[in-house]
Amino acid sequence: MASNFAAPRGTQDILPPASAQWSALEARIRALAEQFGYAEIRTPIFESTALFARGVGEATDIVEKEMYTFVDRGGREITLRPEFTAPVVRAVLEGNLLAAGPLRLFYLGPIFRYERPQKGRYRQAHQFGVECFGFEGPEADLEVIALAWSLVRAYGIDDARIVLNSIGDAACRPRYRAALLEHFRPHAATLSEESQRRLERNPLRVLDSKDPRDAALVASAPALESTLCDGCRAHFDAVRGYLDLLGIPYVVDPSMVRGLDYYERTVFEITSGILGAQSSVCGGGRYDGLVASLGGPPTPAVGFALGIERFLLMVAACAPPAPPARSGYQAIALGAQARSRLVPIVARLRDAYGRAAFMDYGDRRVKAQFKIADRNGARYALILGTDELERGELVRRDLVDRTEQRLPLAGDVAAAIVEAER
RNA sequence: GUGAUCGUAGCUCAGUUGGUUAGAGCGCCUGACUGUGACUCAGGAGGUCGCCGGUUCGACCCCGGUCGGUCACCCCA
Repeated sequence: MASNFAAPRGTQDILPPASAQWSALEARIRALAEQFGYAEIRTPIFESTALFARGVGEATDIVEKEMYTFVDRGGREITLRPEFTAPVVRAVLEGNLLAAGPLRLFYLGPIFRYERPQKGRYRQAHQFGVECFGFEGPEADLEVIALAWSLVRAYGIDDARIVLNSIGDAACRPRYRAALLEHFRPHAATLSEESQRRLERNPLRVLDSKDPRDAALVASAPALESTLCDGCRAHFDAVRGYLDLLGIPYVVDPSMVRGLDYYERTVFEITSGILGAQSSVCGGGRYDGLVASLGGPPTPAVGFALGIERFLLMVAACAPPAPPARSGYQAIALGAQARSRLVPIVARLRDAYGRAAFMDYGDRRVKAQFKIADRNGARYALILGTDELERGELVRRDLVDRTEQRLPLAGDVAAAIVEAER
């Protein structure tokens, strides 16, 4: 019966069997991250609001209108984390982790954003992400992109693709900004309201506009590539060279600029058509200025965040989950006496032999108990009824082969059961 | 935040120009099968028709509000 309460808008319960897919993905992610030398970091779910205002950028949509912010009982301004990068950097600085040299960290957990929910977009979402600190060279860019791509490939997702761009650095981006302003300003009045607003605050974002009124002007805007400084151009070329070398496919999209203020140089996304309008499953890039802007030593860094819900959506669309292999035992007792005889055997199968073992404690008929065995995914059934009790035997049935054998109900029964597996 | 659309059993969905006991398939439970699971047949349980209010003699159906889902915009994971 439905209760009077429902999960808050934009949140969802992760119930079985979906929860099993989640933990399988999480296990795979952990193994992959460790393979690349990344160690896990866990940070608080809430932080002081100022951290995000400074770290993510005052003018971003996230900070302007999407944060879960409140004042706690001590009068502190608190925000549920809308992303991980700023908290990770804060923790890295607080723990002085950079003192030991370059640092590779990954994280996995929920984020919170107050948005209108739709497909692939939730108010509580989960992200896996990676941050690589201390390398300014293109190898680090390649490494994080390759890591994300490995996960996509591991799940055989075929319609995903990497979109790549360079948005310049602190030296050359101002030049591009100026060029854009020069291009758009004379025609500002013809732009959409949204683009007019963006023009003054962050002209790069005008390029993102999908408004038809802006299309012509956006198309004729100067290409960012033309104003990249030599350093940025060399860096971008080197990243592309590495991707080509490793055979990682990508497309360059000069209009992709990303909405977080801290990115410079390399930005990338992994997108998929099956996600609908929320086409991006993974987004990241280089943020060489962020550590210093949060009070740390100048430290180059690259990273990405990947949406678990969206990733699972892609997995579901590409490859229906294979039914798990059957394993373990279903103990089927007929009657109270058989039940009490079976309980210690089941316990021993679990404790001494590490086997999965299930048992129904109701007075159900054999047939019903077999159905339960199927539902539990058990490989074997152990049947004990009055006949067996009289003969001092236990029936062990292989539910896949449909073969049976009788084992003596004496001595270490669990040992005999396990022995019979071979 | 804007717009559109939807909300009936655990799941997928019928339903009525407003009329009294709300249906199907799947699933679940029980039985036909003397104690053996994915087949067959029969029976059964399970619904405040999202919630609140209004109109009406009468509302699952009409109207308003609200909550939630979905899709697009916006934004992003």
